[in-house]
Amino acid sequence: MSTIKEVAERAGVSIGTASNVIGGSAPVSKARAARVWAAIKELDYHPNEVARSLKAKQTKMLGMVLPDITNPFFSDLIRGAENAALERGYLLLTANSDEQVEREKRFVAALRSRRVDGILLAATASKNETHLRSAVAADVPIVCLDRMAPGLAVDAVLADNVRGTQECVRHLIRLGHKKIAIITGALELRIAGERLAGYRAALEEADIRYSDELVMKGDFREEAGYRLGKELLLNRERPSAIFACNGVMMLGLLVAIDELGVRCPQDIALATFDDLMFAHSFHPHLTAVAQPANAMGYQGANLLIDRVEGKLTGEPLTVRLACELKIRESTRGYAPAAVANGSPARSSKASRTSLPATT
Amino acid sequence: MSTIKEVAERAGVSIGTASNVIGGSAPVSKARAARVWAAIKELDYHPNEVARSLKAKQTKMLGMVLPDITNPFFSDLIRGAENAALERGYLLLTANSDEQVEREKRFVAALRSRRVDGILLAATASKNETHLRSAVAADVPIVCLDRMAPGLAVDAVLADNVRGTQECVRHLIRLGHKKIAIITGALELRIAGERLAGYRAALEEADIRYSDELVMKGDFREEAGYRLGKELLLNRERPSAIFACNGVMMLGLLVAIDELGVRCPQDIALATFDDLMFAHSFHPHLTAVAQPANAMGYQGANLLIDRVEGKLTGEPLTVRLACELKIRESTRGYAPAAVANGSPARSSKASRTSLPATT
DNA sequence: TCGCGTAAATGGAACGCTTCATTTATACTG
DNA sequence: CAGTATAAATGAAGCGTTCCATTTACGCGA
Repeated sequence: MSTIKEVAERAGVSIGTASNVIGGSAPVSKARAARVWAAIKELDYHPNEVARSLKAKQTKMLGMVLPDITNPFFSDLIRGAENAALERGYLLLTANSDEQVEREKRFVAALRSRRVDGILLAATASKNETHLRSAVAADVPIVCLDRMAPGLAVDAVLADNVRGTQECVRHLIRLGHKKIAIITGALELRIAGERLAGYRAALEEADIRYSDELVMKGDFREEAGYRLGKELLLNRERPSAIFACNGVMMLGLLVAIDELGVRCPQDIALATFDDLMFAHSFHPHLTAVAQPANAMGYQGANLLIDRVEGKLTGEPLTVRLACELKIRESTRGYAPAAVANGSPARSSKASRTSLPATT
Repeated sequence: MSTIKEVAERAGVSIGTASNVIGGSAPVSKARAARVWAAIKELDYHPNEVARSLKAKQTKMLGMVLPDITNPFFSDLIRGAENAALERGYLLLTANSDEQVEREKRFVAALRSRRVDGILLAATASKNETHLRSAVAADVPIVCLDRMAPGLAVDAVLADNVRGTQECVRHLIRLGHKKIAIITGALELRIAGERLAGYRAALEEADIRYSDELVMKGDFREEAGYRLGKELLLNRERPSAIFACNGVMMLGLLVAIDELGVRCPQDIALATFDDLMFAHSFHPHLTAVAQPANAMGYQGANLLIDRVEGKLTGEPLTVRLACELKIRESTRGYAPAAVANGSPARSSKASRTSLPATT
């Protein structure tokens, strides 16, 4: 890798001059500038950004740590953030915490050592967020995405979880469901609490009694969806609808449903948070609360960069992005009547047309 | 952010000594070392990796550029690579090329400027890979993942595409299918060619005539699966089975099938490259050629780091990883007889039990 | 032809760290 | 106690940039 010194020598100018033509930081005569550019081409010179960063005290890199890139929601988040970063000349250093605080801690430290200009964070649940406090104390700009780190005074771009869930459950209620189960996320996570709150709110406004038995405490992981789903389905008091608090748990739930031979939507209605891409190409098409993942990443990164560049100052901001309810097959064709009087008949063939066409 | 100088001052030692206790590069008396550690804790000191990198001429960062992180195959790749990187003390700088050479070029340049120690690359199709050649010429270690960049003398970790496809098509043939269509990837990509070759090989060994009409040239994107799938299904000479050359196109194909009311596996058999996570939790469960994505990333990163650290020298290596054929519902229940005599009956209800139980 | 003002080019300090040649402190031996 | 071997601590150079205070070159009017 050639250095600016070599470029300067080859062009027959001083290092300072070379730097000036590259950075456009001071006027250079046409002739010399041309010689410098030629040298750059000939040597295939790539400015050493490491040295630049040292001098400039900024790396033009953003750190991003989130639970699991393998979850399509988060990969969309990344894409959004990457686009914003790219537009503004930053690169993304990503890392997966796997919901382990220790890993998160490790990555945050590594990112700080690398002197990233700021950090995008979908925090993991923990009682010990000292690593985050210390980062904030050290003035490392942080923007929380999707999940707020509790008690941290930082910017955040979040989905309107309460509203999103509430609307979806309200939709189920409107269809006649009264026994609606929910598989929650890890309740240490505020986001999980919010979704549960949306569920409660919907029940409340419809005067439906909230029952602990219908609330299965999950953890946002596929296995939980499978296990808790099975539990719900095997219960003699089977609910007529199940709401999963994220897409990955719904995946597990679908496996459970399949194994038990339960049919959707005839035997049970399903709805879920997250509109993963397969929601539209598989059976049953899932009614889903679509989060604007890409937009969240995009806005989050822009917000962060605004902070980094001092274009935004003052109190931390919280942006709430609305979700969109996508009504699909998995909440159709269920006969409310069958629900009302006891255990649902497996073969209930409620005519589709009798239901409001709510697409 | 505090510096080592501040740490040294607070501990009452020289900078060199502080550096020695941090790096363990030279013996330091117990008492002083303790004072240094204390100062580090008190100041919440995070060594400036930028300065370190400048001095050491290595950043402990790996670049990774691939087409689209949103494709679950690639996010698995990343996870694998990240695990290897983490184990060996590296961080991953990821970027999505979106199959655009220009973007790829831009990222590769950015990564080189950042002086990453090496690059993991799933190359995009192009006739102009000068950016890669110049990187190789500059001794930037590169390992290709999934897709080989044509004519580049670099290491690669690839799937055994020919074999994987061949086995799957062979499976279809064994079920009695004779009219098997394939939706290919962008044929400029060697990987797409390999999968097509596997298809041809399977036909050949079964003495089935290769027909251009059954080969739909796609591009690995969902839209292609949808469009070409529809074309195939609307053709009066509808094939009895379709093989999609990647999971994302299969997604599109499923939409097409759904729209046209074609049932799988009764009306048509489906099989696909890539075993995306939804293959097991949705209907129809898809017969798939599972690529060891995670292992690919893991091995690729390790290979790259071996090169970076000089633990591996000499000629470029190519590692081929075997795929695994997962036989599932989407290739069951189809009556070979119905295929043999003309257009398949939509309602053919071949009994499942009459077919070999090939799980 | 000499100064002078402006524009262009240069050189060196500094960024935070590691490394290594020196210097300083400590311990041991005769 | 002097002398020496050994261990520990220090200071300065250098990594590749940028930035800025100087220096150099140039054109023009008197």
